[in-house]
Amino acid sequence: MIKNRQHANVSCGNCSVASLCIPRHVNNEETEKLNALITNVCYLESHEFVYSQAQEMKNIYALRSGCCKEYSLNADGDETIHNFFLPGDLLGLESIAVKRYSFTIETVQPSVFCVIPYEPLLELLSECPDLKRRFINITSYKMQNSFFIPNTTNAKARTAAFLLNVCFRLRERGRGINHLQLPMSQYDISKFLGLAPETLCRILHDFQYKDLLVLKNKTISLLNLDVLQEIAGCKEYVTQAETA
Amino acid sequence: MIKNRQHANVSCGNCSVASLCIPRHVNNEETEKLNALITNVCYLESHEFVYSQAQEMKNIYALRSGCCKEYSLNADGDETIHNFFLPGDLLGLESIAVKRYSFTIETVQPSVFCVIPYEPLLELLSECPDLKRRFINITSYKMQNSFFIPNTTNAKARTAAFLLNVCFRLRERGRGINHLQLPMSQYDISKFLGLAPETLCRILHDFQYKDLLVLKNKTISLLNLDVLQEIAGCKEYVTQAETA
DNA sequence: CGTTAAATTGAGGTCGTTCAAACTCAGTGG
DNA sequence: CCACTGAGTTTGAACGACCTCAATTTAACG
Repeated sequence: MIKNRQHANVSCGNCSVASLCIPRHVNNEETEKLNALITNVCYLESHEFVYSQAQEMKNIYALRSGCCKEYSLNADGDETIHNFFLPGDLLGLESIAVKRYSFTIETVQPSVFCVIPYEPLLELLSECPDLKRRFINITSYKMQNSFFIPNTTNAKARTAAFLLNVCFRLRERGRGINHLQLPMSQYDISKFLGLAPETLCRILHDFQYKDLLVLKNKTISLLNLDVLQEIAGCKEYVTQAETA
Repeated sequence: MIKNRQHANVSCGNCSVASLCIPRHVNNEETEKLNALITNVCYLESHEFVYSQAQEMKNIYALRSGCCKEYSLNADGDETIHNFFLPGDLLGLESIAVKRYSFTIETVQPSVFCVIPYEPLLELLSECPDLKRRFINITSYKMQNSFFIPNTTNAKARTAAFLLNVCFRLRERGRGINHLQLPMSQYDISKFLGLAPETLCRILHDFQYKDLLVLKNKTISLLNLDVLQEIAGCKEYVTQAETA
């Protein structure tokens, strides 16, 4: 359901995830110009679609709250999940060059999005130096973190890296340090990691047995980040706090 | 070895990979402004370094000829290869936000690079609409294609996807359709794919046995793209020709 | 409370890794 | 010109990891 953004009493100035989203380090004047571009907010329930593969790319979307998955369908018709998005994330950036959405975005929780028309945004960048720098930094940062899953067939390493990644991202969003309320299903996580759901389940229980985490329904509490990092075998996730 | 670009008789206007690099679809006037920013060219032999992890990010680099690998070192001290670059590719984009190079770039063949100072380039974008659009498209395109290796532990699928990817990229650069002079070693490829070198070797020979390709030293001729694509289990690589 | 999807558990088979050894090839020096 | 060298590639055998299939339990939601 799409609402007028002003009627919904939403603006970039009063947004709780502004510091993770485009306005980060952007001055008030430019933030207001950005705000003026964004006329619509989109409210979706779980398992609804923001956009679908091959549709014309007119807008990028900013996730205000909730969680969604980005996927494509392979020849066999099952999902390849490429990404999960959390509040403050921008959706559709990878589709700018191709002009059509490359993937499908489906909510995994009730979610709220701001609709940002791309061409007007692009125009605005020329007259807004902060905005220009920030937008390019976001794209750069996203490339950076596309490498967080280790290029290995080692399932435990991939799983540990995923848990750490979500942990850091939720921490960035002010959630409790090590208690992750994982918004997505184990099945989705397994598809994201390229593992069989049974394998992921066994690995999570193995980690629990080794006191690295505690599982309770969809809540995972990480108990030993150091060992998890060792298992992941890759450097710690880079937070936005370390970016410009 | 760094040379003055004018003395080397190099300019964006006369560059053979201009249509793959920043100047693609950029008008002459803006291309000339870009050209004016780039004062240095860098000539390297095999196994030399363009930049190293953690160094301050001042420049991005455009690869004019040759080939290089992008990697980081894990705790055990062995390489995790994140990318291979071919002529026309831009290096360092993922490091813009963090202001330090996230990875190390090492040549795997004698290579030539243009040195593009980042801050002046960023400034230039505001007054050059074509350049601005193109630069953002490049970053978007790169995100897009960071997904070309299937998220699976299936080694054959990963290998097939890699071969198709390099094949398409070389085709884009005007090399013979299916004859790949692979610029990198099998060892590097195995590290890129997260496989043991022995596994990769066996898979390549298996593909040869199945008449999908012919191996001869470092030359690989792909014989059956359709079956390779089936094995890769993911959609064909998106070429820049399909981008704006 | 009933229905359905998600998570869990076990057994067996396949696939990828590991370790060890042999081979190839390009580069080097005698 | 040829032997030496070392990195890269190839081959084999055994082990371990991950997947598949099937069945069961648990959780989610109307």
